[in-house]
Amino acid sequence: MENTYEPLSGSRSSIRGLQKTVIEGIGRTIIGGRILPGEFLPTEPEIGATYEVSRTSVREAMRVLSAKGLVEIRQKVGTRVQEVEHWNIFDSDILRWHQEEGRGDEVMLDLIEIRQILEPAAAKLAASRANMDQHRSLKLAIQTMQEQLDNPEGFAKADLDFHLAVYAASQNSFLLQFGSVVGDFLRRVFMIQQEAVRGRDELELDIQLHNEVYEAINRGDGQLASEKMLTVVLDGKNSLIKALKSSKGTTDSSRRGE
Amino acid sequence: MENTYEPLSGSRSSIRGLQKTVIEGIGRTIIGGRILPGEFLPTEPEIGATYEVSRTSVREAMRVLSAKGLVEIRQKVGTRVQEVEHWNIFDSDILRWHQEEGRGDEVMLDLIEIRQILEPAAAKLAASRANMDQHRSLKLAIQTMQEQLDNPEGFAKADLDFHLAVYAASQNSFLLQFGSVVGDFLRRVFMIQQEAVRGRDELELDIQLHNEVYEAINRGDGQLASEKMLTVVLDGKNSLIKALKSSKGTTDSSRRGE
DNA sequence: TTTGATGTAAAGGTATGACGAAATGATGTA
DNA sequence: TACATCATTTCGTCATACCTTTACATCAAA
Repeated sequence: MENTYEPLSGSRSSIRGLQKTVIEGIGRTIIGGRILPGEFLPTEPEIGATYEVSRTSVREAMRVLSAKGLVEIRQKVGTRVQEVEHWNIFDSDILRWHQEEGRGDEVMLDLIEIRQILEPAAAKLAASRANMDQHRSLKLAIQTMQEQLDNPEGFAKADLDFHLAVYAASQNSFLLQFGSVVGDFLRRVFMIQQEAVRGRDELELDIQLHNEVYEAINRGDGQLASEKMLTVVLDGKNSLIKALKSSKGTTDSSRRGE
Repeated sequence: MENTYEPLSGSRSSIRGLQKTVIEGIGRTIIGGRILPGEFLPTEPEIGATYEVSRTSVREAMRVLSAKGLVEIRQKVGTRVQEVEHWNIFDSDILRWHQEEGRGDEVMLDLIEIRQILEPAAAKLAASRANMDQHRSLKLAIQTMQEQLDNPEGFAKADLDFHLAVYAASQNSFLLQFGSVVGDFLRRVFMIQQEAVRGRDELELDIQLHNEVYEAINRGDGQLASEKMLTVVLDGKNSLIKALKSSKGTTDSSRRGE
């Protein structure tokens, strides 16, 4: 029954109403590969007829898709799907559509690869730049993880908060943005990772690893923070891979679009 | 006469016509800090009156700004500027506006910081993943740099091509996208870097450094490629900082709106 | 045959005007 | 005081008409 994703702390799509229907519909159609790059979308009136909305709404929806780099709109020519490299993957909606269209696995692996690069570096920067509030956020996140040991969602949320806090503490606008963009997606990844985790022991170990990052940052030891953070990411990577493998075949978390 | 930025290989803004006026106008107003986060924009009819366009165009423009994370549109409430962390800095337009509004320096420094992290890693990945075509692109870029020694724009373009090729060769969708998003901006950064470079000698040294990256990738030596790439980025960083310092006051390479 | 000017139709771009929907704040009532 | 109700404001949607751009065909000239 469609997608009723529970929006996390104030990051609702800001897309609403009828346009949302069109944006989500066409967006997923494109990500799902049902209209390939270079191919044309139907004309605006046709799309309007399909979704039973006015041309006005269709046009506003197209503007959004265009801003996300999914389509190119040209007068007289029509609207055509852009090449993949133009799709703005640093976009929560696009990340979500990838997942919903069963193409989440590749993206998740690419994402982990990036996190392997960025997060240790972010932790290193954080060690020398984090301010009082940010130290507090880090600590709070770890405490919350501890408290939410029995609540997967709460645990994933706290886990996410920790990583976002590290990005924020790096004081670099790109890293901050990256965290904010990837947040929603990452939270879902964390949920999946937990599927591969058996008991409390593993979770507590995870918390321990996070805590070591925190302490390194707290001590201002950038090098150590970097190393510890790498451990955290790699640890998560292993869980994720394990989870993805085991879910192949059982649930169809990797359904492909036709 | 507006901004006639020479679009590089097919990355024209895709924004045109009247809406463009509004998008650029409001976009720069926000980036420039003339309307602060939390504050409201005028109502749609008012904006329309200001720019002498219909409400239709204003609305479509607002959808775009909303997709870029600059504004939040809410029924009955109005349209208000989002907090900075929502601004999608991985967006060519936003990067450009930062520069046009004289806030390019901070962004450039943050960008260099990120490149310092990403590009060595990308080079490392490229060393083990680059395919035939990508090896060719790398080599070609370096050759072109050599040929364009006396043409700053051509040199900057070739320089950019090299770095984009490395991102592409990393075979990671996020890295690829990052390159594509940052491309325009990076090209301008390269132009500025060259202002700090005196003679051919330094340029040739720069080419030499690039070539070492290329050879390391070619040999499949990821570790070396990573180190050499770091050298390239740091070298550029120094030039940039030198250029930024010297341009303060002399030329206004950070021209403010109008 | 090739090349260049010209015309036209198709698709998006813009403009109006009207009405719907939702959120806010005032108003009224218990 | 607390809660329900309603009016107002602003964005959301619709319908319709017309403008602008441009791919493509057509035709003329070299």
